[in-house]
Amino acid sequence: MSSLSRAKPVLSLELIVTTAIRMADADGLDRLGMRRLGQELSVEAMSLYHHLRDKDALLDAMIDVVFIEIETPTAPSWRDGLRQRADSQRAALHRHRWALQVLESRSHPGLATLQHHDQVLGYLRAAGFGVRACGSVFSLVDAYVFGFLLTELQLPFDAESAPAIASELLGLTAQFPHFGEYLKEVILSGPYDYADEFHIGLEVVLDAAERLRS
Amino acid sequence: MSSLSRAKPVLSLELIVTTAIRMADADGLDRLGMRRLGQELSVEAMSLYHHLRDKDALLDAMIDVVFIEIETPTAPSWRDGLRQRADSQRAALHRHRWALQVLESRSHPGLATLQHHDQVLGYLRAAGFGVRACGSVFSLVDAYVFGFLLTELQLPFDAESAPAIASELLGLTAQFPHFGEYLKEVILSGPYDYADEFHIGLEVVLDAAERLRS
DNA sequence: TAAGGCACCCTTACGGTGTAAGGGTCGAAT
DNA sequence: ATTCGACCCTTACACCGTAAGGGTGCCTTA
Repeated sequence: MSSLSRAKPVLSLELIVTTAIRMADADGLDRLGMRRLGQELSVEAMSLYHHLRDKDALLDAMIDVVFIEIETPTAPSWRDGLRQRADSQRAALHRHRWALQVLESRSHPGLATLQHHDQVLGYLRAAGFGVRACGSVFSLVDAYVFGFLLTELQLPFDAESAPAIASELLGLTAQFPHFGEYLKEVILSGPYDYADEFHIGLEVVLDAAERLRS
Repeated sequence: MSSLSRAKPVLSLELIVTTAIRMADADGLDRLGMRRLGQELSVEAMSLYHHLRDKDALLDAMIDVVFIEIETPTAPSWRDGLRQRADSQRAALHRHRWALQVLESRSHPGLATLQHHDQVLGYLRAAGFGVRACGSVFSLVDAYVFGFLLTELQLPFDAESAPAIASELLGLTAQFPHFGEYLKEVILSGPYDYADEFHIGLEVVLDAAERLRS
């Protein structure tokens, strides 16, 4: 039909991936389709497949970018370093709410992911953790952070709307007494932010992690 | 076309949900479609919608059943109780590999879920935890368990095949030295089972929980 | 300068998905 | 006897990921 002449390629892997991330951030993961992504890039869907084998490959590339955004620990004290990384990790997963969902169905780590893990391992080794203990600490802290976000991200309320929603649930107090007690005494009495729990848990975990250095 | 006479309803919510769970266990979550589910029940897909508002409602019902399977803690020592629950939780999520994936996109807890949480809260209260501490401990342990399984379930290897796969990765040793060190000294030297990390981390978490009782 | 190959984007089509809309048939209640 | 509601069915729509194959224009090589 129409013949177009192109001096430079319109697409690139990087452009595709960053656009996909922006779309997923804005509209959620299930609104991210190949056609829509193509449309955003003024290109037909199938053209993307010249740069990607699969949609899975796209998702893999997307989480790899997320790992780039997670700060590597640098503080002299390993406690500070791990806390720094955990906060950064949490921030990244807040920016990209789809990431956790993608993470758990993907098992092909990208280069940035491997590099990140390698650097954290090196940091822990330098901080005096044994080889085995490194793995345990890593597994422990990562599990806590990911697990916490699993709950946090799916929570229907933020700090402001929490009391309002909790009030609604009060009707269940008869059926679930301890749940009701918690609602009344913690969430409804004074300011409540579930985010605080993150730091509470993280600190005690780090306290306990000290034991793994032997 | 053909007129069938039915004395009793063929379908029920419970039958649909248990069948869906069986299918998801066997074939994975993405092979669970309404048509296929209907076929398994000798019924057209749309008939299911007489018992379910949505596919989301189905997923909600499915995880609620999973929560029924998670044992409520009973041991006299709260440490034992929490460990017992964590193990049971892990077992359930192993039986139903799709559950974690569903969990993180759903925010409408079912009755069994609420009941389970209420009972655990009551258990912790009885064990001497303050109201606030209950929430922190709950958040902490749940986060750890879920987070650990997030990683564990996506791991491409089990205990036997781990060394074989790790050997392949050894090519990366030059690029990722600490990763390579870990592979060599931990995974390839002697028996390795990532499941062990679960218990190592869990004990640390329970240590941390102890600190929350003040 | 001519020819070949390759990078790049396009078109079409297939088999899947969830579900909105409406239809028919039956047993039970009025 | 009639109405009603529970229950399952049929059809159709707008999506989805992607296999297969096509065409155009630049770059390389002889």
